[in-house]
Amino acid sequence: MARQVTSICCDAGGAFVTAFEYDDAMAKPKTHDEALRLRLLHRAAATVFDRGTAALSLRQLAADVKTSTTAVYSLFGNKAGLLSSLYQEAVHLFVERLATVHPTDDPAGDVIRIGLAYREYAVANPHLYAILFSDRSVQCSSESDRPREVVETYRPLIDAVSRGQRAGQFSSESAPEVIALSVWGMAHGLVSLVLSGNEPPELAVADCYERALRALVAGWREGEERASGVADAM
Amino acid sequence: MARQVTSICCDAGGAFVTAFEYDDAMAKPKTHDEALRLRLLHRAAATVFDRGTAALSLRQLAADVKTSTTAVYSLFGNKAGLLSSLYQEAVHLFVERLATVHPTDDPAGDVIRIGLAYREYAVANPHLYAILFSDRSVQCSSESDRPREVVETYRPLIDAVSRGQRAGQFSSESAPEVIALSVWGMAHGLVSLVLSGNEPPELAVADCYERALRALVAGWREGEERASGVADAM
DNA sequence: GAGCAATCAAAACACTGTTACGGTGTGTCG
DNA sequence: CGACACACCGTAACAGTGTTTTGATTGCTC
Repeated sequence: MARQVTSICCDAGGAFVTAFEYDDAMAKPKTHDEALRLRLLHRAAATVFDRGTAALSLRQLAADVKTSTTAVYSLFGNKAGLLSSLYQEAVHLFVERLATVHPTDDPAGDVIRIGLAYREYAVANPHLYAILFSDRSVQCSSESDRPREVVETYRPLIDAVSRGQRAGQFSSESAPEVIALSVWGMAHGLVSLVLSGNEPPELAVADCYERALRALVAGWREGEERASGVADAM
Repeated sequence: MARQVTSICCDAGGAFVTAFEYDDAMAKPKTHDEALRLRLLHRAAATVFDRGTAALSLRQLAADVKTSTTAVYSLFGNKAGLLSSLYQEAVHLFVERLATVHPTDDPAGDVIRIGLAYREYAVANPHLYAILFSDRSVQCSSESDRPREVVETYRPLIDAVSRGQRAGQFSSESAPEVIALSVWGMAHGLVSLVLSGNEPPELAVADCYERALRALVAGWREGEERASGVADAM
């Protein structure tokens, strides 16, 4: 449960804590420093991680970390800023997880494995996943930064598809981005259905997930996409 | 914009308004009646429809309809109950929309058309769609009712797949529910990516959507799903 | 007409995010 | 060396929220 969360604390490393203690002719030494920032982030992640963003109260958060709400405002601007920072961390962990799928000489298999890793991360970290993809309250990172982050997360998938095309495993009639997007969409869709409680009853999505991915990959094989034209049956 | 919303007001029909005005030896005549219930639902739908559930304030809602917040509590229990009723309506509209895709003698084509209708509803009614599938704040309908509603929404898809299997357009090795789920997942995933602002830059999902669906359908053709085994390329 | 009880608007409560205020403590300057 | 200045930051105030309680109103029943 708290496994992933602790990694948030470790990621940025608490090294240069006393970096800009004073910038001009100043007064009190800062206690709203990088170390406190990480403690807040850590604690907020834990709460969001198992009760969602709505359950995160700045007052409670500040009390837990034994500071005041002012700290959140001086370090993150406001609640949205705090969640935005969490968003960044969630992206970071997500990218890291997907990067553990190393390319092999079977690109189509890599695509499947990336899809499985996608699901594994989401199921293991449902609230961080929610921050990434569903929570409307996270405005995050000035709108224009987001696409770049998004493309970063699914770059490995595009690469795998490209290699698959060169290896003849995928049709070259469509751009690799298009094929990758379809895989991304299916993974995201099936995962989202489960996490939002909308998975159909009496049907374990987990069992169908890989088969669905394989069917999609099969459908993008050379020459297949033309054959699926409308007038086909009887 | 307000087109779909007004239909919410008309759906239940304000017929038996004076049904149970008095049940025992009572006092004041009720003003928190079915008509008021519909007015509240209508107004709430309008707000949620274009500003989301978070922007819905019960005080403001009551003021708009010229009643008090007590009305919401006596008619819906609480805010969650109100949103739950909205959820029911959103499901209803969604099912209605998907039902407009009539079966033809090309079941595979029907599957594609259902997928397109899915997307069309979501894009036209983003906030109702959000209530259905993403908004965590909607606990809705006692948990146990939901699966039945869900299955209702994607029953037409299962039927189309079943017919496709009999027509030889889909492999019969997988249950129709599995194939339908994959289509449902892809549609939901691609739509969700767009609505949550996570669509990849420089790539119009709208343009890829139908192609992705067609690839998936192609991948479920007879004998295809076995061929996508791991060791395939060089 | 008196009693009574259901009804419902308004006020109270406990919470939220956010902003304004002031005591605190440190460095600089006279 | 003391007084000033000023950034810092905990506290309290503000404007909201959903929800619960209160208490006047109202119209049937006896």
